[in-house]
Amino acid sequence: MVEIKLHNSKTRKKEVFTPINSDNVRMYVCGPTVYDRAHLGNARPVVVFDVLNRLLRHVYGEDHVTYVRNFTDVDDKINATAKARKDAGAEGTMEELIAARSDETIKWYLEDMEELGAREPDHMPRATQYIEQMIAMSQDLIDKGHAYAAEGHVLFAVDSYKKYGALSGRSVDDMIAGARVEVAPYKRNPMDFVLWKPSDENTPGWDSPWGKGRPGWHIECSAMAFELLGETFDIHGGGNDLQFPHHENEIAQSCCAHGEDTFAQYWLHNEMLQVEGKKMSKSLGNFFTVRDLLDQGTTGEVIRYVFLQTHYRKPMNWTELKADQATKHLSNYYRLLADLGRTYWEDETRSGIVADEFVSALADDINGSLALHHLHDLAKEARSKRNFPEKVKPLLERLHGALVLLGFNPAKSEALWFFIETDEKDLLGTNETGPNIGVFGWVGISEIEKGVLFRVGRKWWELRTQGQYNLADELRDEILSLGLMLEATKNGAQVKAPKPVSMEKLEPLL
RNA sequence: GGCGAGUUGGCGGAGUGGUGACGCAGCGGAUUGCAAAUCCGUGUACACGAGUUCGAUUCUCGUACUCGCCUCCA
Repeated sequence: MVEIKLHNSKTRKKEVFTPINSDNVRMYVCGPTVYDRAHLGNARPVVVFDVLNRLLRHVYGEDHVTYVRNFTDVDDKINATAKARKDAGAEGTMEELIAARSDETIKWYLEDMEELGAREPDHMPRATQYIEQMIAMSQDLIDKGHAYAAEGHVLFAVDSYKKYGALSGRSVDDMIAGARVEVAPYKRNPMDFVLWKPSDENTPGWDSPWGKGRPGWHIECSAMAFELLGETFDIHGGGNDLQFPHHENEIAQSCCAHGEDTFAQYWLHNEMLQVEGKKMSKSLGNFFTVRDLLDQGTTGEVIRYVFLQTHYRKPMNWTELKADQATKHLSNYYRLLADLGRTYWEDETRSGIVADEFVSALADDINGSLALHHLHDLAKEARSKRNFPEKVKPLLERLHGALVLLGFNPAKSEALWFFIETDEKDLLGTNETGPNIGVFGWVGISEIEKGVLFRVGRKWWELRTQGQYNLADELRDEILSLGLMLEATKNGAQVKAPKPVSMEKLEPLL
């Protein structure tokens, strides 16, 4: 059994990970509040914990891991959008409009995260589906003397939990001293937080022992983790901005309801994503969405690769340069993998060979950067032995396996398939045997665009073989200026288009 | 103000108690009609100060700077 080490925020140390039950390793990750498109910062924990999920499944077995990630669909920003739509004349009740907004946003989120190669968790509970459990848990906390009802609210009494603040290393007194928030008069202690709050006609509400209302933010994760993973489970993850107060409050609620030392045993927190050295956040307004990047032609795999380069506990700066380098690396790997041939890739049962060095890298507190460097070394070795097919094949299978472990999917990459396809036959559909023109296109390239790229490559090759070097060089310069890459090999030419290219500009060159 | 994290070459970014991966860029070479790709070779770095040690970039303390949390946020 591979020994996995994880940095546990609870102890602030890297610890050997020992699951409570290795037949069912349980992980809960705080998911998004579904009020709009996910910004790039939202994607970082998704990728980080996706890699961990893959590692755990590799080590403990595909069916021996339970991964839960929630959707927070009780939120004032969702309500606001629903209200705005209603005011603008949208059909339906407020409840329906709220649900429609959440449904729409969840759909976007899942589509965008799939582009990043993130597997869907086993359970993706929505807060609105667990209101009953949240009410029950709040009542239980009142019964046990850890919470109290006041003016239609239910509040958690932080004084009732001695360890409050342990996760984030804060003392209640210090926080009160430095608090910048106005304290509601019904709170016994200024740090007491809301489990339940009253709703008016403009906000969604559910009947409860304390009147019509809705849950506070923190209680949902405690209730859903309990329902789906039990009192005690292995890993709880999320962004480090959630450490306080969200995770602190989750611990207080769950441990007071279910007992000391219950709830998560290992807490993992990813650092924030930065843009120009500043945290990407809503209040700074310096964010862009995953969809924005995808629409600009940066593939999800490139985003994943860039994320993997920086250790999850360090701030990561997103830059164009990194995206360009990642594009280049991935394209090189896929081009190498094409050498495994069509027969290999057509067999869907193949997933490559997972070499130990990659597992070790990830097992050392998810060191994605190190894994990527191993990837590079492996590719280098494979390239150097390219003229010895029997030696190269196992190396490429390891490259394949490593990419899969890291969450890339070369078998489904259109870029790879396109390369194999055009490398072996004339894309124009004629039977003539011609030069070997390889084309390496971006994901989602159309048949027509493939044909244009192919003809561009063939024309360049023909000019070269005819000795018309001036014309060939002229054509090459124009092609390069459009962002394409060209390579001459012994038997033909290769055209690489990592990003979408305007066909209107390419066609006149033919 | 309280708490926490970080500071490695031109840029990015690992790692280590015994002088420091790797990638990109640069430079030199092989190759090429010229390129590209590939291969080979190559220079510069561990914020600053003190301490522990035979020896620290790696451990401890201090200083500076950066960033985060304390407010919706991943």
